[in-house]
Formats: sequence, structure tokens, C-alpha cells
Amino acid sequence: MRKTGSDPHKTRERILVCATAQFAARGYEGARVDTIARRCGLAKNMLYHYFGSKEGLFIATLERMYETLRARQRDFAVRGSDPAEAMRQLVAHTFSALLEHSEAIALLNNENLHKGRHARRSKRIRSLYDPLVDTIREVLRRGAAQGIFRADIDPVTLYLSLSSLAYHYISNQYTLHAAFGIDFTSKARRKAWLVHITEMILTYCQSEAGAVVRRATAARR
Amino acid sequence: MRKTGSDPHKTRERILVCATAQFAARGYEGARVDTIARRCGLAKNMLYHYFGSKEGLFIATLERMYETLRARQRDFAVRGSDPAEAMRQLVAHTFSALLEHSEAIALLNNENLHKGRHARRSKRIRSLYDPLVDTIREVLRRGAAQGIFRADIDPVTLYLSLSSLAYHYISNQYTLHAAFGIDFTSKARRKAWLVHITEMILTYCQSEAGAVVRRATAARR
DNA sequence: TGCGCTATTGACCAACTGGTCAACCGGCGA
DNA sequence: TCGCCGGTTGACCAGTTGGTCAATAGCGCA
Repeated sequence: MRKTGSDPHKTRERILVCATAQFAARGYEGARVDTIARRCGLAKNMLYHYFGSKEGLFIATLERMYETLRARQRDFAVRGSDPAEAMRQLVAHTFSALLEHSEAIALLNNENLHKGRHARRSKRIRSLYDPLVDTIREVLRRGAAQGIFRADIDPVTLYLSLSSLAYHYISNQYTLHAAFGIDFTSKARRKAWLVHITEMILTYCQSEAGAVVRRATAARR
Repeated sequence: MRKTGSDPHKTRERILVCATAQFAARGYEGARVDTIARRCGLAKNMLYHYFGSKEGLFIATLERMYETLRARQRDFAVRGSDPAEAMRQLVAHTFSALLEHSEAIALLNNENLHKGRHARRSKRIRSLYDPLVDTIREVLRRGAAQGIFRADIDPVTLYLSLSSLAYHYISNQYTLHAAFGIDFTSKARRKAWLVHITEMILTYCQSEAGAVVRRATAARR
């Protein structure tokens, strides 16, 4: 360390924390480099010194978010051997991870608005999802082996279903609030939603393959 | 009409069309008033003449989108009396409406980024969802009366589930593409997803109330 | 005919935006 | 001791942004 009291790594991290907050609150175009600099008490030049450009800073912010979520998932392990219980834990974990990192939702939405321009270049985003899908695959396998889950479920499809149900509730809460006048932030409602989506996922996993189609055909006869 | 060849209503509409495209593509902060004006071949002053400010233009754009979706829903009616088939139509209609109006998704995401600042003030957004929920309520009632649907399903909860599953697939396609390397725009995959979410919704509707919980309790004994 | 009203425009502006320059500061190796 | 080098800064800039002003042009009413 050169200057007394200066810690490059700490400074970098401080910038990223402020940048995350700003980009999440205002979006990429809405966030101002000057504002981010002011918020972390540094001259604007520091951001350019460490990240080169606003876009560079944004990409670093994205990667840091991926890393944060990945670390959270690494610490998560399904407990016990009951597949249904494991699936319950998986849903609960996904939902609470998104709740605790709502800034990740804002950043992801921003990426999708820009057609994933930055995410496409990042390799970390891939390593973020793979372990979770592996876990799902394993739980599905065990469930199928025990005869309590249907055997034809694709783990990626199930992951998509699960994250849709968890993500949308949080990501669209404001327009949904405007539409239904419901407060989606209340603890009771969040709990109720978690119970509901858990039931949906489990009901699907425990259903008979092709049951819906067969039932429809039977009804038509 | 005053000036020859000038049609205020048509001009207004033209502005809104361009504004929708720009706001959807770049977001509220990313869209440029000058660009919108240039795109519809008008002096920038016209936008201010009709809508007062950039924010006013954005709100008008939102309201127009609500109106478009509402009109689309008004034209939709469940055909036939079979509740399962009606639910299938409902899911398919929701999914294809979002697919055909992906600009609505971009605008809604933008609203949520800004914590629904504009949507909160609009009354039209409410009238957008109400009829759809009414339809769901009616289908659920018929299904329960015929004994093929469970009787304890809340129509709003079901709507949220359904729209989560349909919306997320489209809204997050770019980051999901980066994560899984899957092309979500392909016709085959879209069809497969529709089949999947239809099955999830129907399986849930046709399940026994409390079955999952009972099964879990039984397993623990 | 002329007045008022509205659609429409070109020219303009103050504030701001991302980004750059040259310099300072202070520990460390020679 | 001294020069080097990375962290750090204030001052500055060119281009852009949302927004405004004053003016023009034609229609319909008096």
C-alpha cells in the first residue's frame, strides 16, 4: 500500500457497492457516473482509473452480482434425503435469495432491456446456474427412483418454472400493486406466495406423466 | 382540421407509436426526445405541444399500451364449456398476447424499475386486469362445480402464477440465453414452453386440495 | 376582411454527461 | 537521497439533453 490510509482493493469494492445501488435504482442509462463518485466520496477519476468507462463499471457490477449469488448458492445444500422436502428447500432458497438480493433483479432486468449485451460476454453467469440445475437434476432423480416424482421432468424446465414463479412476484410487484391494490411486501403475503409456489412445483413433480392429456382425451370421449 | 393535410389525431398517434418503440428499446432514461421526434419526422416541439414533457409522453405511452392490451383481451372470450379447455385457452391467450406485445413487457419492467411511479397514477391499468381475473374466477367456479378442479383456488393467485410462467420466459430470455445457451425465440421451444406451463397450471387446478401437505405428513409418519 | 385559434417549425439555451489532462502525494527500491 | 510508480485529485471540455421562445401558416368565425 502506498499512501497511508489508502487501500486500493477496499476503494474498488466501495465503488462497486455504490455502483450496484445506483445502477439498480436508476438503470444503466439513468445512473450518473458523477453521482456514484459522489456517493462513495471519491473523485470521478477513480471510477475511470479502475473500470475504464461507465460500461466497464457496469459490467464489473454485473459480475460482482453473479459472484455474490453464486457464493450464496455454494453455501446452500439440500439437507436430508426426502426428495419432496429437498424440493421444498430449493424453492424456499430460490425465493429468499431473490428477496434478499432485489438489486440483482433490477440489474438482470436492465440486461434484458439491452438484450443481454453485457451478460453475453460474461462466463461467470453460466457458472451461476449450472450448480443449481445439477442439484435439481439430482433431487428429481432421487424422487423418480423412489417413485414419488414423475420421471420425465427436464431439470432446466423445472428450474425455469421455479424461478419464474419466484422472480415475477418480486420483479413486477409495483405494477401488480397498481393493478390489484395488493401489498406484495407484507410478510404474510410473501409467506403465502412461497407456500403457493411450493405447492405448484410439488404438485407438478408428483403428478402422473401425461395425466392431464389423458384426462382431456377421456373427457372428449 | 386547420392546416391542410394536417391531422392532429394522426400526428399524436404517430408520436405515440415511435415513443413506444424507443421507450421499449432504450428505457425511459435511455430514450431521447430528439430521437423520437426525428423518427416520426416531426419537430421536437410537437412532442412538447401534445404531451408537455418527456414524462408526460412516457405516461401517455404507458396508457396507450394498457389500452392496446385491454382491447386485445376484450376480443378474447373462452369458447366452449369445458373448464379444462377454457383454462388451456386462457394460458395460450396470455402467452401469445405477451409474445405479440413484447414492447409491453419492456415498458412494464421499466415501470417496476422506477417503483411504478407512473403506473400508480393511472386508473386504466386496473381496468386491464379485472376482466381477466373475472374470467378466471368464472372458469374456476365451473371447474369446481363439475368436480374436476379443486374448489379452494384464489383467482388472483392463479392469474399471478399463470402470468409469471408466461412473462418470465419472454422477459428474461436474454440473460437466460447467456446462462443456458438456449434459444428461447425458436418456435419449437416456445410451443414446448406453452405446453409445459399449461400442464403445470392444469395439474395444479386438477389436484386435490392439501394433497401435497397430506403426502408430506404421511411420509414423515 | 381580419381576428383568433391551433398545428407546426427553426433557432436557441442552460444544465448536465461521460470522459480527459496534468499534476500531486507518498511509500519503496536502488 | 532520489526517482519511480500507482492511488488520488481539481479543473476542464466537447457533445448532448430536455426544454423554451418567437414566429409562421392556414382554417373558420365574426
